[in-house]
Amino acid sequence: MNMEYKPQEIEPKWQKYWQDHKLFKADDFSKKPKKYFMVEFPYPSGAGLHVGHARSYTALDASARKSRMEGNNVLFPMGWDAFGLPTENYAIKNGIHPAQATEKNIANFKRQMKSLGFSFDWSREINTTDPKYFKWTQWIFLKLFEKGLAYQAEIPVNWCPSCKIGLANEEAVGGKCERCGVQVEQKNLKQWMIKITEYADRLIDDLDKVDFLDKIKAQQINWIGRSSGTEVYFKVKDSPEVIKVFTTRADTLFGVTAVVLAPEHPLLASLVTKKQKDSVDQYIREAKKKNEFERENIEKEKTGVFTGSFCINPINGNLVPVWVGDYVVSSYGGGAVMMVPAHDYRDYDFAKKYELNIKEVVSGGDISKEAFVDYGKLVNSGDFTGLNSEEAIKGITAWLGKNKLGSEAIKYRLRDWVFSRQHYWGEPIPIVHCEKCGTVPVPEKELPIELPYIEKYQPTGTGESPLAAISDWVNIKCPKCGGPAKRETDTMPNWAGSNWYFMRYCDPENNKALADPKKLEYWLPVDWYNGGMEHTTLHLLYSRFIYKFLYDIGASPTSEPYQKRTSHGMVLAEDNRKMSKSFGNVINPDDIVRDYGADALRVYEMFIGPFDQAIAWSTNGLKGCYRFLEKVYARAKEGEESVPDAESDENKKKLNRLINKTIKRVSQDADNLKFNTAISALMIFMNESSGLHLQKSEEEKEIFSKFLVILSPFAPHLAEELWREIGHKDSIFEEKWPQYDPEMIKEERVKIMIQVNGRVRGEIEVEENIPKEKAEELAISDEKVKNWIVGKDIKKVIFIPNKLINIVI
RNA sequence: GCCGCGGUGGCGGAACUGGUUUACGCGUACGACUCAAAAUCGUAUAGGAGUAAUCCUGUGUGGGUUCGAGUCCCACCCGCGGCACCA
Repeated sequence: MNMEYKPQEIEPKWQKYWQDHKLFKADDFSKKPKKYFMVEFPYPSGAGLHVGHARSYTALDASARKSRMEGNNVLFPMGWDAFGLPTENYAIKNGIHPAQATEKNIANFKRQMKSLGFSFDWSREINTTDPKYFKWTQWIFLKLFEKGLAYQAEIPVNWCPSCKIGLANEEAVGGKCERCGVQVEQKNLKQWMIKITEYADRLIDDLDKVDFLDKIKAQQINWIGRSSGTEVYFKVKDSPEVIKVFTTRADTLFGVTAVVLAPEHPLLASLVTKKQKDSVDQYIREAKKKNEFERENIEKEKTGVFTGSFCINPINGNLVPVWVGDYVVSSYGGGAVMMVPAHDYRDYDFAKKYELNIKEVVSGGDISKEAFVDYGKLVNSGDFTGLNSEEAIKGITAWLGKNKLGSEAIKYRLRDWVFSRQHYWGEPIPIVHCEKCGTVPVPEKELPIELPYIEKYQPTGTGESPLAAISDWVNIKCPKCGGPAKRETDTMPNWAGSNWYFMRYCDPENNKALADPKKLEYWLPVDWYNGGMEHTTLHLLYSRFIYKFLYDIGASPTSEPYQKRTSHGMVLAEDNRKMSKSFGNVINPDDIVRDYGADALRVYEMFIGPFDQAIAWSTNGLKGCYRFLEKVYARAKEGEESVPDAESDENKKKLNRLINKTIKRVSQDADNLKFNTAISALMIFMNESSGLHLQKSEEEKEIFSKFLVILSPFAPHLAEELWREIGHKDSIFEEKWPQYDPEMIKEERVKIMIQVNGRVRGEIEVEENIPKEKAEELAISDEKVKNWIVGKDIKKVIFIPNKLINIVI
């Protein structure tokens, strides 16, 4: 055996062995209990694997390995989310086909993953850009279309002038393109939309069924933004029109002094009087110039113009003026609000500026100074005066309902999902536009609609995809009438392929269905899904939605796809910034594997901090973990040397207790995402067992073997190497996970601390479970303690068995 | 503003249902080995007082509950993440 720890020699050897012996192959329909572990599949970028990927993958790899040793049939798959803009941009720049760039990047990612020793079942590898795969992504779209959940609409789209592409709201956070950071503009385009809003309630309510981190649930609920309130109908004076406004504060209805419409409100044109037309038109023109993000900037002063019309407050018949103001969000709650300046900060600002009435209807504040927005007792509110706000909301809503002047209503922040992209490198939307028949779905048997091979991938910049220029691909016969027709040239967003990939892993080769229902039933739901926090409101919500839809049409076996969802913290650079090429602070896993080995990287990433917290990389910390592994390696060799006293009964007992404690700690911590303390327990084992002879007798060898087994999920290569070294024939990963013996953990003698008035004054070592009287006697006679209690009255003695005794004087 | 999380040594972080704060790792100092350095090993490492035994003060701040509070309660300060003119 080599005397020096050389991970570079050990690691490739065992990686090959595991692969050749198919040790990590998941077995459909095995009688063992199934466990499905999944990490988010990566986008294979040109930059290669990030040490942050390694953190997530190592955690679930360790858990998957442990789970197999516990006797489970584990599915732990990997694939590629390979459609996307960076690849397309790279292809444009370098004049190669995106498919080639993708292939190259995947090969690199795969090599890197293999070098880290992850136990993926590579026989189930999938790739979203493979026509055999996206055939089913397109099939899902056809089903959505068939059920009326996919529709086209002319909508203002967030338009990135640099990428020349429409973006979903989620991709244009803060008004900047998620990809390139350029300021987004508004542009009206006909887009495919998916009615995710139809599932809003279920997406919230079903969170009760699953075991997601609380912050993940909270973010999803927040994003969907369900709020219940009242819709109030304001009849327009001298007009048949009715303005519907949404409010959560029906109790303030008597305080309405205006109604304000968003500039996009459909009724606006018909309400503007001749006299006001010029100023309203000008206002709308100005408002449209600002994009949605500027308008949503709350620092801005609120502005508006009177339309000239009045409407009737249904609760008291008062006439109130109708205004237009761009602080009203057009896409929420109907794009109209009732203005109650006395009890809303925004309305208060608006009323002050334009000298509108401020009428107090809820007491408790001083409205001459600022709006009073809390609940309180109603005043100036007709029959409802004197009620508190909660009662009044119910009462007024009921009254409106009875008189058909309003109703209870629930509104959501969630908008329908913009599903069109004007790009080449995505799944073509399987739709044909026929002059006669209109929008016609491609027949299922014609799927997949593959991407044509083209020379230029540049976006046209006209709002059309580059596909529009390929006339022999675009111009086809209508599948319905045979007449001339054109293919849809928009492609799907990069979320489309990741919506359902966990289903495909269950049956990756199937050409008749997206997966065999029996296999889905066997494997789903995913037992544990880990990924980045940044996907909580995008990917996670979308895929839950699509999965629920598939459940509704009988294509998936359960109502939720993921039983448990966790998120790992980011790995930041040593300088606490994000790792980025431009900062020059990127850690490449290849370098770490070359210099320290995969096991050191794995152990380090688990050890450095709580799994769900962001952490800064530390190369010194990594070295500490490398030293630990070196020690383990050296210990395996010590076997032949003799250490005095190692075989004494006392030492054997100590060693036995130590390994049992360590097994308990590592098992429990690993199950609770506390990988950092699991590693620390392994380190403690090494520290405390130093000097104890570990391999001479069979008994000691057995203890060291157990240690290797509990080390193996984290440092699989080293554990396998040493496992064979000390004489085992089969792979360590075919071994059973050890159980600890609770009897062995018990200490025979325990330390009891002695407190006087709650302050520690001494300590006695006694047999376990001694009675209070005896402990008290020993405590009082303790030399140190005597000094504190001499001459004082003992008022009370508190005794916690095996822990402490507190003497109160 | 709303929602969620957090504040513990020089640093990353431990601390079970309230019971010896600072496990484990890093860093630092000193010592051993070496001609020397690196590596490795050993010892120390919250602050203060003291030759020492020992004592005092310490988990963001101020109160409270308790024999006893990092942990529970109240008020506040700061930081991070998400949402945000959503009525």
